[in-house]
Amino acid sequence: MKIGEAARRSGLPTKTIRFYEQIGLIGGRGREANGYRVYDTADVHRLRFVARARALGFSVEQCRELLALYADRDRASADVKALALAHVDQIDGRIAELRAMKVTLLGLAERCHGDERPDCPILEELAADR
Amino acid sequence: MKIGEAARRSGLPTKTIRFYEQIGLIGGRGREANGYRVYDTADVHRLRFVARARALGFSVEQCRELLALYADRDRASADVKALALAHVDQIDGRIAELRAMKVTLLGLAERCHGDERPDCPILEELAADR
DNA sequence: CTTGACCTTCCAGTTGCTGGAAGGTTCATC
DNA sequence: GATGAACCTTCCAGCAACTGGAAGGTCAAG
Repeated sequence: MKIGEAARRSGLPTKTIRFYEQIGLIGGRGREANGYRVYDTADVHRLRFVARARALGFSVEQCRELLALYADRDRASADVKALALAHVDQIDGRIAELRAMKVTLLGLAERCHGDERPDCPILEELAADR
Repeated sequence: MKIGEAARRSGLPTKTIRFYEQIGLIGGRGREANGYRVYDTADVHRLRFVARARALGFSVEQCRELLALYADRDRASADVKALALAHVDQIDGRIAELRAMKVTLLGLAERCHGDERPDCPILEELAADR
């Protein structure tokens, strides 16, 4: 099949598929006589695999590792689990950061009356000398 | 003062300060005879202001708006509050996304025994046909 | 006079795509 | 055979928000 169908079946834009090939993640194994890229169902599988992993927040480099593990029929499931749990830790860290921001912002917003007057604790806090 | 001291006082790297000037966010109002950038305490204030806003997750464009509001002595505090609360909404959305990923990942990891055997529900799920 | 700490500019790279321009191919239709 | 639509190709540029490095100018101390 050509890239358009691979895109339809994997749910990824053609641009993204070409990009993944360019960075050596997926594909690039075959061309038709006219230069068109050729994909098979295994390629589509890998594309969907990456699409799902990306949706779960894995970086492209992590996807590369996951694909390698996926391709290695002798991998230890412990390796995959370790990757997944390390990623959960990253996510936890990010959530903690965001929550801290939110708490600070809500604290500031609460002290701001939010009317037509110009005095605003939010700006005052941002501009504070501390 | 020169950029190095502005950096020390604002907590921002010189590279970042030059970058903020380049995008028209802060500075660019004076040079010494030798071409060195000149900063005053008001500039340092603005730099710290932006540094704090960035730490609270505001984009550079939002910082631009906040700076404009900060500079406008007649602004309505409601405008600032609205900006802050809209940003809280963005943060909430991001947190929700991350939490959904985490839940999915933990669910998968839980079902993976994580030993030397190759069978792994995490990879199976990523590769699933659905 | 040289060393070192500053400062300058410009260019490239990061992450993960996305858009557009300019062109080739294939197929159906007129 | 011309035309048009729908594909496909490549390359180049850009988004956010910096960060690093190269190559060079400036200035005070030793």
